[in-house]
Amino acid sequence: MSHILGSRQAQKQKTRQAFLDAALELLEEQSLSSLGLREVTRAVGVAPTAFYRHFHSTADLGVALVEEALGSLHAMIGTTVSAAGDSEQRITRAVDLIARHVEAYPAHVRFIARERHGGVQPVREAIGAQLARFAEEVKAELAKQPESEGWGDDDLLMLAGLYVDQMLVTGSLFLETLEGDEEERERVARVATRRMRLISIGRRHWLG
Amino acid sequence: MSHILGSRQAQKQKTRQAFLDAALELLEEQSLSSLGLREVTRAVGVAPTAFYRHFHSTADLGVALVEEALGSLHAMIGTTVSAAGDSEQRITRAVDLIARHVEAYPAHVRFIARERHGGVQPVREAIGAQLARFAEEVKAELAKQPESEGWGDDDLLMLAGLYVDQMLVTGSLFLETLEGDEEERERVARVATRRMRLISIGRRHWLG
DNA sequence: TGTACATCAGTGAACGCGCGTTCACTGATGTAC
DNA sequence: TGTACATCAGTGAACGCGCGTTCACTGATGTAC
Repeated sequence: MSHILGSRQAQKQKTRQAFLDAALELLEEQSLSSLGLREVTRAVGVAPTAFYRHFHSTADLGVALVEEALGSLHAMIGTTVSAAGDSEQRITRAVDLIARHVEAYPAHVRFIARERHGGVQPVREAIGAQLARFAEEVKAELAKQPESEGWGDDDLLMLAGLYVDQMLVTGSLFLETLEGDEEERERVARVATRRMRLISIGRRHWLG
Repeated sequence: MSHILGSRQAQKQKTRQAFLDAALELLEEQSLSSLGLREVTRAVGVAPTAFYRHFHSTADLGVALVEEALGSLHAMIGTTVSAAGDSEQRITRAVDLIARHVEAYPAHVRFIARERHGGVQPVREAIGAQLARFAEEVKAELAKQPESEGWGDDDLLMLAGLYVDQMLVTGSLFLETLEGDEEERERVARVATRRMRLISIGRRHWLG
């Protein structure tokens, strides 16, 4: 029964999640390094001191947000890379998945794009570590594909990194179109698709 | 004689530059959205109110920093793309130029990487506009090359954008190695070179 | 060249305000018997 | 089941501090004559 929380634990988790949600919303128009503890507690509707029951600092809260934000990305990456079909179909599907993900979790995507190179070291490091894990996973998926015949480990990781970066760039481009019209979003999708296509072509002729 | 400044104007420019330099240094360990006006004036050694003689706000100072930081990048891009030699030589030269640029202007590179998706809208927009200009310039250079025979405008711009993004990614990877050893820097250079090579191969076989 | 006046970069005091952190507390939930 | 005690998430007052902005100022530089 250890997985069933008492109502005290359950309430604590609820409050913690409220902190994460409020912070994510406040971070849409500022960086983590300027996010204030009182600002977050005010948004949640609790006393400033309640913050310390959950986090040591806003940097600590940021690291928790990394786990949450990249957890949702994680699921997507697997689906994207291991999709069936020929190269062109996989590209179309990947771009579409990214677009949907950005629509579903815009604040997560913005947070990662913003804090990846942001001013809070522990958060940068947490993001860097997660992205390195992603690249390893993509590499493992790529290794299973027949197109990777004869590829060295280094080159596979290089390609995986290129895909991961491309995914993030595409995500942040979609993000900028969220308040715009559908046409703009299609333009981004078209450019992203062609970038992926060019990379795919490079892959096919690598060493060849 | 209008280009020779009176000593009053010259002194004002010197102070302004001191603000930019001090801000850039303070921004190595925080984001612009948390940079304080008093923090900057303290670093420069002037009264807080002196700030207003030069900038309306820290966001305004940030926009000035974008001009400065991307001005130095601008020169580099031209050299990089229009370099002579075969594809492989140009790639090696480009990666080397990026590495040197990061060593020469680490704070500029960090600032652009950090604020490109940062929390201060006018600064994000200034960076976006400059990067779009860069992509146009790279496109113009690419268009001159024989390898671009038969390429449409859209595809050339897509490729130019891919190069510009790749340049920024490489720059921020080099940045992370600045406190590390030479070996680490060489590893980054090797991966960056292979990424560029893969893109080049994709370019060569595009539509082919 | 000398004088009288204008400009304006930088000053310094003052303001009200929100910040992060401390501390002892309260009262609902959990536990031992 | 009931009672007595322990735990601990959230409170609220208090603190010292640095913030951004205002204002009237000073005194060196620039300009008109």
